[in-house]
Amino acid sequence: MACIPKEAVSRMTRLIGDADKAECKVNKLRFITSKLDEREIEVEAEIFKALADPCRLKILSLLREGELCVCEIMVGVDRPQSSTSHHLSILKDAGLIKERKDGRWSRYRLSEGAVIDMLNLVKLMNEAKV
Amino acid sequence: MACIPKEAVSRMTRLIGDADKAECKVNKLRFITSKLDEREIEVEAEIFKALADPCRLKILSLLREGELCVCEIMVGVDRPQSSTSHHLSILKDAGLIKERKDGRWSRYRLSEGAVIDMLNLVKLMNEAKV
DNA sequence: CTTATATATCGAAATAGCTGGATATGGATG
DNA sequence: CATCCATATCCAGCTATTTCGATATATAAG
Repeated sequence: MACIPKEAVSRMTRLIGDADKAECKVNKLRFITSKLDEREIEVEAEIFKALADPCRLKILSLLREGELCVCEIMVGVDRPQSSTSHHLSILKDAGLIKERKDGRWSRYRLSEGAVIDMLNLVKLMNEAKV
Repeated sequence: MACIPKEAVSRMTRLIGDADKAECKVNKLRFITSKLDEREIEVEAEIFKALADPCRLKILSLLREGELCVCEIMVGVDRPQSSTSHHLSILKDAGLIKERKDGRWSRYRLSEGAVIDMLNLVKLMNEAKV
């Protein structure tokens, strides 16, 4: 979609030597990213952003044990109510947890999808890192 | 580790009715999070943080095709050199990619671990969300 | 209708993260 | 040693996020 900037090609030419190959290479690199759905990447980044906070990871660990209401979660993570509620809404917006209204309580649980797989995977990655 | 705050117990008591059960519940919630290794959670959050940026997700997509040097990557994601380099160092610190010095070039590739699994998983979650 | 309680939202301060130009580093070459 | 070039680091401006007290909403109960 976007035009190939001349500067990138000339830079690549200096790098490779052959001008035709350079343009081909630049085209190939641009092609890979141009195929990516901008919106999709945005949403994926949002999911990772929701996971990228220690307090929210603790909340997810708590919810692995079962459905909990906000007042239970705030005790578990030892944060004030407003803060807890805020984190929960981020997790919910990202689709990681589900809410169920029950009288004056809001009960939260993990979404059915791959949330747990995700948490297990990152634990593996962490171990592999050390 | 941390003492159980009386306020949490009395709050829970009002919620449940039975003071003993309430204290038991609070203890259980605190126990779950107290078992969690603070350092480990920190590192896991760091891994997710590294994944939580559209530009970095694009870089990882590029690297799925094979090893690339910085100047190729900056063409692929269409960002200035300093910005590209910065993102690469975040990905490297999180253990998601590996660097190989080759003369005056730095060549980057995906780490052997579960990086690709992670990217596939989040794609699944994204689809499930819609 | 009033009160009490659980949760959400607001607001403002503090912090963290992204961006891109400028500069530094370090290998390659003459 | 001087120069060139790829990359890393620095810096300053900007935006996004976190935090938590205060307030609003909503439901249950009297």
